[in-house]
Order: sequence, then C-alpha cells, then structure tokens
Amino acid sequence: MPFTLATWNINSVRLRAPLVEKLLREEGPDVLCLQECKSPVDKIPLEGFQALGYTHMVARGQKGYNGVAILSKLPIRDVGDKDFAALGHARHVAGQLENGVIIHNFYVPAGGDKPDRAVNEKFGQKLDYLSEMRDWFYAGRPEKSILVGDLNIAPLDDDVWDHKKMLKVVSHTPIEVEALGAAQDAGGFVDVTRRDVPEGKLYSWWSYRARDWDEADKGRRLDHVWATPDISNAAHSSRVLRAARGWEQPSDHAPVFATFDL
DNA sequence: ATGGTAGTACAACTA
Repeated sequence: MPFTLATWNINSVRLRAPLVEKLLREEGPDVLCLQECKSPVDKIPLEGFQALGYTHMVARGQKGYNGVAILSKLPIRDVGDKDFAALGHARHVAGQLENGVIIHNFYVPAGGDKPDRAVNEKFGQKLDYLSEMRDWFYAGRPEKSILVGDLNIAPLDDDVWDHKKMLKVVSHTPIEVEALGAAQDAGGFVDVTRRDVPEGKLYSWWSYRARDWDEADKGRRLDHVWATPDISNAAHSSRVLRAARGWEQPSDHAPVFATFDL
C-alpha cells in the first residue's frame, strides 16, 4: 500500500498549528515528520491534527528548543530515540509502521556561525553529532528504513544558491558535507529526493532575513528524505512544497515530500 | 565586516 511522507521544520508547532493543519488538509500526507517543535510533548496541540485523521503521534520535546514529532494517519509504534553527542536535546525519534518500515526523524544541530570547532563549540557539536550518527548506523545496519529531517547541511553544489560563495558558510562547508556523507554511507542510505530530482537547483529553506526570499531565491536544501536500498526503489514523486514558504507567518523551511509504494 | 528576521519568553539565546 503506497504511503506519502512529508518532512517539515515547523519552527514552533504551537505558533504554527494552523499551518500544520493547512498542510494536512490540502496535501494529506499519511505521515508528517516535524522538527523544531519548540514544545514539550504534552503541549503539542493535537486536537486539530486528530480531527483531520492524524490520530497517532511519536514525539520527543523540550521547552523552547528543538523537538521532533511524527504525526501519522497510520498506526505507528515508538521505537525510541538516541541522544547523539550527549547534548541532552530532543533531536531524534524513531517510529515503526505496521508494514515494518522504520522512520527516523532528525533535527541535526545547526552548528553556529563560524565553521571552526576551535572557536565555536556548536560547530564541534554538529560534527560530533554526525560522527555518532555514522557510528550508530554503521553498527546497526538499518533495513526497511527511512531517514528524514532538517539535517542542516546542503551537500550538493545545486543544493545552494551559490556553491563558491557558500564554501565557508556553515551548512555547506566541505567538512560538514563529508561528515553527512559518511553518516549516509554508513547506513547505506539513498538520497531519495535527489534520486528523483537529479538536475537543477533545489532548496527547502530560505532565510527570514532576506528582503524578498522568493525574488532573491538564496535558498539551501537542508531538509532531506533518505531510504535504505531495500525500499529506495519504491520511492517516487519527490517534491518540495515551495508555496508553503509563502504562507502567512511561515516557517523558514518548506515541506519535502516523497511517496513509497510498499 | 556587518546586519538583516523570527521564536521563546521576558534577557538572551538559538537559528
């Protein structure tokens, strides 16, 4: 049975509950993975989601920062979380559907401004987080698994508006791209979005600070959908819902979709 | 080299 999945950094699930409901109503993914919920789990506004048929949720939260949630029309079982790099942050949770597919929902640390761990502790934490992801997936050898989320790295030249200008900007430095690639390879994950959309610029995030985000279009592809090779061929119809970046009081991220025929 | 915007929560941190 095919199911459609979306991932969206919502930047406060409480403030933007109406936008989540708009997405669920208009696009109707079977599963929606959210990041930066910025809410304790018990304060996520579930009523409106449930009324639209999303009666299942697997989530981790904390007050004010981070937070990840998987909303689902399909039954989903909580299969745990891992505190990579021991930050004590709610940045990962995993759920398993009844067809056996495991969904990992990640919010990788942004990493601060300076791409140098000697002067910027946050950058070091980001690299540590990625290397622990690599080690964990290497040890765990995931199967029938989908990994989504705000990975806070745009790995390919066409994942940023200007590759050369971005080489020293956190999210596109070679050391981050390498660390993300190592984590991806350790789990054997296929970048489903780029398998489906191999050519051309593709972004999922545009800064709030641009005067006109749409006109300037200085975006980055920070949000990803990966799958293990045993199910990656079942994926199709990947897309970014760019229009959501233009909704009223938007998140700075747009949702990324993929459909799996499983 | 700097500052531009946004959310949480009410000062200052994070992105």
